[in-house]
Amino acid sequence: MFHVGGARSALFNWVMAKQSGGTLVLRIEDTDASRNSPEWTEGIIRALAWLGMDGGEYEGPYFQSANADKHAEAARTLREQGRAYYCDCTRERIVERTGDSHKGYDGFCRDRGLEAGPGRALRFRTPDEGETVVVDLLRGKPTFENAVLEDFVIARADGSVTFLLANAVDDMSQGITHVVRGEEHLSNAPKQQLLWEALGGTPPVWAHVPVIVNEKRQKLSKRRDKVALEDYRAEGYLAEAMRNYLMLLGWAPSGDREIVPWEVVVEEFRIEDVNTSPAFFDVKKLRAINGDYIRMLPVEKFVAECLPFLEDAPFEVDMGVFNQLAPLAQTRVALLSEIVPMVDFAFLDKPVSDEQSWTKAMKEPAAEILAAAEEAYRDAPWTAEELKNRLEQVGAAHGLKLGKTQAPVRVATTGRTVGLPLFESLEILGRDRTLARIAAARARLSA
RNA sequence: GGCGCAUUCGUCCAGUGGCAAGGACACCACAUUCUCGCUGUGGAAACACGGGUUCGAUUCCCGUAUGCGCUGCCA
Repeated sequence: MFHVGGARSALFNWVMAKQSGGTLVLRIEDTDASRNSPEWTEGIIRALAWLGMDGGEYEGPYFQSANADKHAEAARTLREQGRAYYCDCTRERIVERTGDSHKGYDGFCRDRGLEAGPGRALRFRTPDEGETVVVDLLRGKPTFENAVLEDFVIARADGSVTFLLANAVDDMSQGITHVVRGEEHLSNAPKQQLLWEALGGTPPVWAHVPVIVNEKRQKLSKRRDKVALEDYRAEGYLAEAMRNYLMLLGWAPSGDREIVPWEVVVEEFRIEDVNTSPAFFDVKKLRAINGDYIRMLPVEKFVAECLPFLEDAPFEVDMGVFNQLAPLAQTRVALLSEIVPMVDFAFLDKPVSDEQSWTKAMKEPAAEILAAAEEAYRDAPWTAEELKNRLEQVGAAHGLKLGKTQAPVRVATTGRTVGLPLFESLEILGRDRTLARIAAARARLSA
């Protein structure tokens, strides 16, 4: 599962690295063993590749867990320097003392001089005075009073190190100069900076990009919102469209344009121009952009993109036929997955039966129209133009315009009231199947 | 509660100390059309509020309100 928010951050990082000639580092922050798995990592790598970031675009992946020794050593050093201390307070005890489950740690064990032991976590002792200034490319200099920064845990009772310390250690050893991440991390920045300084380093430059929110303006979350990049991919969003849309959340290229080639993004993007307020992930707009990208595709490419969806379809596809249908379908799908119901009539033995369409189209003169159409088509030259002409004449005999006349024929042959241009479809369907379907519809009508 | 961040059409983004506040999505019309779609044209739609600063504020400053994020031995 790769979160769209993570994807956007990754894109921002990627573009910045490209522009500056720097190196993008992919680090899997797996310090909490229980929450990670190889599949998880694979999913991320696959999703990045889909967006255009293959292994050559970044260094890594590095697994934070592989650095556990170094992390433990840093924890030990901080302890020895008196910058960290052991604490045996349970969550419950802390809440009991502070009377508030959201007040943070109260410093109870600061001077108890506890040694390492079971149930004892290591806490970093934040300074009592002064302030920590975070230099952020988007937000100026958010400043935090050190006194309000709680003594946070840097190593768990089992000795494993938390991500705050692990990040500082890894950032330093990997020479990280820029950290671009979600705003939810802004309050972690001063803590990490304190760690950097305690460890003798100079903190990186930060850029905390606003969170992406749902329609209720809450941060997109895995449990309540659709956030998995692979889900969008599976629905038929194109990587280019997703990439373009993600960049548009908080930023825009110059001029009155939104849909731009990736090269333009790479050229024009400036992290400091990114908006500082949360952006709504608007699937409607994503979809519209996807439709634009689909229409921009050369038809062969469009066909190729459709392939995976056709393979999953409940029918066998004749590519010769599909190639004829593709140009008709291309302007009509906004998601690649929509291709299936659009062309199924050509591959199914019988058209799908959609009751709504049937009742809507098979009203009064339908039976006569179908009878006349069957008659007119029996010996018609099998071209779209001629099929159209003949049906027009059928309609004229009933005082109907083509718009009305075509409805029953469309539903009889394709099963639906809307779809690809009818006469081209019939031409591709062929005389035999067309006539058989009309006959079947007539039979059903008279039954 | 504390700390931090934010506030231009419903949404995403432009923008300026004096603008008819611009584009896109969505929406509504109209045109085109064999359905749908595409396309084209047009429409409705915003500077959160209150004080300042200023000749003049959407734009600068301060408050208020509202929203969001964090406040874990998660990351």
